[in-house]
Amino acid sequence: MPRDVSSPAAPGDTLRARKRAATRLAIRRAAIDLALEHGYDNVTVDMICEASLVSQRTFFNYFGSKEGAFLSGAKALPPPDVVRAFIDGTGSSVFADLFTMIAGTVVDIDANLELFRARHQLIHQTPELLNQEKARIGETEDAFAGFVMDRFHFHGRTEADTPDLEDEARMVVALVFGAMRFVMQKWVAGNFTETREELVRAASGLIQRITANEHWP
Amino acid sequence: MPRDVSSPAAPGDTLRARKRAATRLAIRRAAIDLALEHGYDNVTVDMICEASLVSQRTFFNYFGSKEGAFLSGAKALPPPDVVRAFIDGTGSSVFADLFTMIAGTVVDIDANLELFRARHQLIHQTPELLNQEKARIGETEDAFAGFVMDRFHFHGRTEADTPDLEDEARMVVALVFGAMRFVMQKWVAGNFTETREELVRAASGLIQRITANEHWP
DNA sequence: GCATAAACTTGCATTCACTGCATATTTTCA
DNA sequence: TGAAAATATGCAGTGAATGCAAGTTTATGC
Repeated sequence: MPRDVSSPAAPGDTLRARKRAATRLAIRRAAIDLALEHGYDNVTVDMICEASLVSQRTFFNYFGSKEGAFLSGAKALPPPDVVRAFIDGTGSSVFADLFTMIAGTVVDIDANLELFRARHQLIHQTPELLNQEKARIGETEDAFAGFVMDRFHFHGRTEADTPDLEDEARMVVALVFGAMRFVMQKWVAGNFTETREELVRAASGLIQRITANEHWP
Repeated sequence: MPRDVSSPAAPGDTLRARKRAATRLAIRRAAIDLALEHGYDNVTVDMICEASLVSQRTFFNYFGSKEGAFLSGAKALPPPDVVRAFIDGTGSSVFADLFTMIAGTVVDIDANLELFRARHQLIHQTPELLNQEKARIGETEDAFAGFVMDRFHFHGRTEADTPDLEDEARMVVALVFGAMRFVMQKWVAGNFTETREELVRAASGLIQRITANEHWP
């Protein structure tokens, strides 16, 4: 099976790597096009293989499962130095810093806009895939919750002082991801025209409004 | 196939209904016990069927999928009148009202505590099941977001005034569910000893602390 | 009570996702 | 170029899931 099946195409890369990327892309394209045409459930792995000219075995070498060919590939975690900067960050607002970090990472997206949009459409019209996607996002949230915990610790907050510190971290992440979802939606709906700054500003306003105008129990 | 396969056992109910409930429970028990012993992936549907004395076909009549036998059964939505009360509610805090409504519903849980705990343990040690469970929770969140929207509308807030009203609703729900998760965790960890009031108070304090001490971007 | 309908269970055959293993085929690199 | 490493493929098998056409059990009207 391939050594690293998920690396994106690098221009001046070795032949092997470029072929790998091409195969990967061909399978994805075929999968998504077929599913948009016939519906996810009516597409078999064999159909995808035939359309993309690979054997079924190769398909499963690239994507461990049928769903794998349809979901976004990259792990979407920020590079380690960015994470470190966040953890050691002196910014007064965890929300602001976290939001900025995530926005910088996530909005990077696939170079291939057309494929990205096709996949987005497909996922959002296929409950099965949508659930998987949500699960993926959930895992990402867990990772970010870990970063927030690290930041708390770095700033001297411990479970000794605050027993439910981890819950606090999770809630912060949940809220920021809510805002992210909002951003992504607007971005997709608006045909990807807004700048990152505009989106961040809008989302930020939303969080502020919600939390400011509330009476707490 | 059974007419309504998911109804819980009613004491003075017809023989048929009681048998249905018994079969359902037997399958669940067998499934969870087997998985706790051998691991989810090493348990086949046939093994469950043999242990619970039903045919494979019957298994799939009851639970549409293998996973179905392991996940919590009920939809866990509050009864319509409670929902209506929430929507028309005059309470000044959506958070407080929503939290109270959810707490009242969710903490109801299965009559069978032992089975509940066994399932909980199994799910949290099986990534596959955990993802499914999260997806289920996600769907529930969607439903509640709908209720919050209805409440907004009822109180005269419209998308015309606030274009991102739905995002606001989703974030409210996300936050409250974060608190709920916290509550559930404490409840399970503490061997189900705390009263509902204690839990609600703790979660409420958590939300308050998080949002009060923040500087917003 | 009993016959008949309705609800429920089962067996069987089939499709499809997925895996392990052995065997080509291609790419790399000394 | 020729051996080694990386990929691709074929094949056989497992297990989940579904439709259909019987059986079997429970409910109901008389």
